[in-house]
Order: sequence, then C-alpha cells, then structure tokens
Amino acid sequence: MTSLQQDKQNDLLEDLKWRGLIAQTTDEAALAADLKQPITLYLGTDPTAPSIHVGNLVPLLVMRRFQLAGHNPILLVGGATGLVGDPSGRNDERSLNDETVVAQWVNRIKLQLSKFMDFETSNNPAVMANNLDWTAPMSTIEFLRDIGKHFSVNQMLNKDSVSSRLEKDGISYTEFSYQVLQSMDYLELFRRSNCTLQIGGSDQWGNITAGLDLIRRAEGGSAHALTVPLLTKADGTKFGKTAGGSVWLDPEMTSPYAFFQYWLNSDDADVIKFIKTFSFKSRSEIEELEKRHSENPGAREAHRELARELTSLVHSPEIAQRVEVAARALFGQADLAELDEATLASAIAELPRTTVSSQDELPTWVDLLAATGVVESKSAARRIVKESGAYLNNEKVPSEDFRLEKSHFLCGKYALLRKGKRDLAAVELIS
RNA sequence: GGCGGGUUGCCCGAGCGGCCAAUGGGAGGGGACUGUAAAUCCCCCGGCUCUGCCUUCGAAGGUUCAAAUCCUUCACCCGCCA
Repeated sequence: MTSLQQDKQNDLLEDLKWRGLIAQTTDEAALAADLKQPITLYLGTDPTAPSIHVGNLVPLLVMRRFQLAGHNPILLVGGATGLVGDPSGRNDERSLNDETVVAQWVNRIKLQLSKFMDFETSNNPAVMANNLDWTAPMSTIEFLRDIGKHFSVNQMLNKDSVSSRLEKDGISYTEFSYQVLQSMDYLELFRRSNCTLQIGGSDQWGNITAGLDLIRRAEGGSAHALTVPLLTKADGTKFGKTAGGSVWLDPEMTSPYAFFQYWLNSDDADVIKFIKTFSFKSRSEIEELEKRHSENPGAREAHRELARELTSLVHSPEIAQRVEVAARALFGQADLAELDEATLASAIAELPRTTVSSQDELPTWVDLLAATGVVESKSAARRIVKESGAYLNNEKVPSEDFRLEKSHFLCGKYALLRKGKRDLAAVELIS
C-alpha cells in the first residue's frame, strides 16, 4: 500500500465525523484499526418505490467515500426484504407490494445505485447483490433450524422497531421477521465476501446489530456496524419532502429543475450541514464557503454550490447547467420579452407545461394553470387569482375569467404562468 | 368463537337527527416583510358551468320532511375473555 492510500484511510473516519455522518458505531477503536487495510462493507436499500430519493443518498454517498478511500463496497438491493417490509421508523404496518412490481423496482434501483459507485476500477470495484438470491431458495425448515435457532424472541421484542409497534397498533409476524432476514444478509455477505461492516441510517441500528449477533453465533465471527444520522431540517419538517412528496432521483418523478430548486431553496440554517453531508468538496473548500455564507447569506453562494454539485452528480453537469440557466432566465430579473427563442424554449422545457391550439379560442388563465398540473383543480387555480398570486409572463392576472390572447405568447409560441413566487409552468401555442 | 370499543376531509381529531362542506391543531397554498431563505403577521384551504349547484364523514341498504349523527347487514382495526 502506498503511503498516500494509508493517509486516506486514516482520515476517513475523522472526515466522516467532521461531516457529522456518524451516528453510532460498534467499537470505534477496533473499527479504526480494521480500516487501516481495505475492508469489504455493504449498504442495503429496499425497493419500496420505483426510485430512490434524496434521503437514500445520504448513506449511499458515505459508501462512495469508503470506496474512494480504497474499501470494497457491496450495494445490496432488497429483492427479498422489500417483499416483507421493514418496520423500522414506521408506526404502522406497510401494505405488501406485488412481487412483479417489486422485481421491477429492484431493476430500476440497481441502475440508479450503480451511478454512484465505480464498478470498473481494478483495485476495489463495487459489487451489486440481491438478497432474493439466497433468501428465496431457503426452505422453511432450514430457516427455522439454521437461522431461527440463533434468535431470541426476547431480544427481538426489545428492538425499538418492534417494541414501539407493540405499544401502538401491533405488528404482523411478517414484519416482526424482518430483522432476521436482514441479519441473514449480513451473515451471507460475511461468509461469501468477508464483509465486516454494514452501513445504514440510524434507524437501522437494531437490524444491523441483530446481524452482528447472528455472525457471532453462527460463525464465531466479529463485524462492525456504522450508522448515519437521520438528516433533519431546522424548521422541523422532514428532510427530502416537498408539498408534492419525496424528492426522487428519477427525472420522471422529480424533474431536474425541481431537484435543483429543492437544494437552492434550502433553509440558511441547513445549507452548510447539507453540504457537509452530500458534497465531495474538501474540508477547506467547505469551510471557505461557510465563511462566505455567514457573511452574506442573501447571496446564496452555498445554496447554489450545493444545488449545482448535487444536480451534476445525480443527473449530469450538462443538465445542471441547463436548469440553472433556465431558472435564471425565468426568475423575474430579466425582461422575458428580451429572451431569444432558443433560450426561452430550453428554459421552458424544464417546466410543467401544456399546449393549446391556435385554431381554437384561447382558454382562461385558470383553465391553463389547472391543465399544467401545478394546481389540483380549477377551484385552486381560481383561489390563486383571487388571492392575487397569479401571473402571466410576470404580470399579475387581474381576474378569474382572464383569457389569454395571441399577443401574450412570447416569440409567438410560449406563455409563462406563475403561481406565487416560485411555482412556474408554461403554455405552448401550436398551430 | 364471545363481549366491548372504533372507522370523519392530506394527517391528528371534534361533532353524535336540522344552525354541517362539517369546530380545532398540524401539513399545504396566497399575500405583506425579505434574498426564489427562516421567523412573524393577515388571508385561504372538497369540486363545479361558482351569489347557486353537486359529491363527501368505512361499504351497502333502511327509518325520517331532514342523517356524519338513528336502525340493519357487511368489511376492516383495536382491546378483553375463550
């Protein structure tokens, strides 16, 4: 090993700590010692939706930091556990998803996860795994004799994810068993790949340590756990959620424009924490940004950097560039009439939009806004006008029955609808 | 299997025959102030062909001039007993 690599590995835990990315670990000194050599570690993600969201990104990027430091990452997708449902962090029973649906989600999520890790490097390429591969073939008898025998129900009941549910509406046997399945994964990867570290969100602590117990009982082996804190926001609302739901990585589910805007609109009080969590900038770069941010938060330099870096990472640098230019063009400062058609077209491409035919009588502003899907109903659109939050090409819409005219279309083609300060949509006029 | 309690709008939760599109809180939305922040204050928050009309209070029937509110059946959830 080169001395450079050695430095990197020694710095890893320190760097994670500084970034606030460690909630809990098993014996930290022992972990630090083990990390002096490349180790194999894994992160599991269950397919509970067709896409992962920004919350899933937190431990995923920690995995990336481990790979950059020379360790061997295994990304596990929960083809089996996703069929069962993790009770952790939930106060009610999940509804079961259809097997074929979960299988589709597994494939989509694999694809998404793979973007964040290097599978090609000769040193320590990332590996993908699916726990369905070893869970599905196992018989009930094997499960009960070889695995179940190592679990004490008393201990299982004491896990927070179970006990909190027992105090409320109860828990099914299915979800109660979840911790056993996840433990089997860790055991399997320990045996197969000498995987000795599992990473997860802090709600996974119970499931991970259950795995450590299983490894000890079944193999007499020892391994580590490292959890990442649940990311919180200063205003107490959930990280990664907007009015419309989660912020997804799939561009069909959350447009890159909306993705960029999510970060750009971060609370001042959160932005540095987010940068530490997600950014691959160096410590000194981040400290410099933090200084500039506290001197002049209104300039939003840190916000902008965060939005750029993450949109580049998740989508692409080209897309990041495009949505930023679009936002600049559309956000008020510039006179819309002065934008050339190409700029306008590419900016509008990022927005929710609808089309109207120039043959027909042009609809009202209310009808059009509803058609773009920015509001749920025409009543909602009317309310916006009534409350004077409605704009057409940055000019206030005067009345509920305000109808568009041909002259409103910039370059003869596009009209920009706005609801409130920052919710934009577009109308395209087609012949 | 028996007995009891419950199922109300995005969430929590009042209402318990007419005054109910349904109190209150949270979330969400618009405005003012700002910086496409936060906090604060004001307003809104089922739908529509919108001074009126239509559809909602687990589902389906019924009683009544009138039901979220009463009755019947069904479904699901929770508790206690077997």
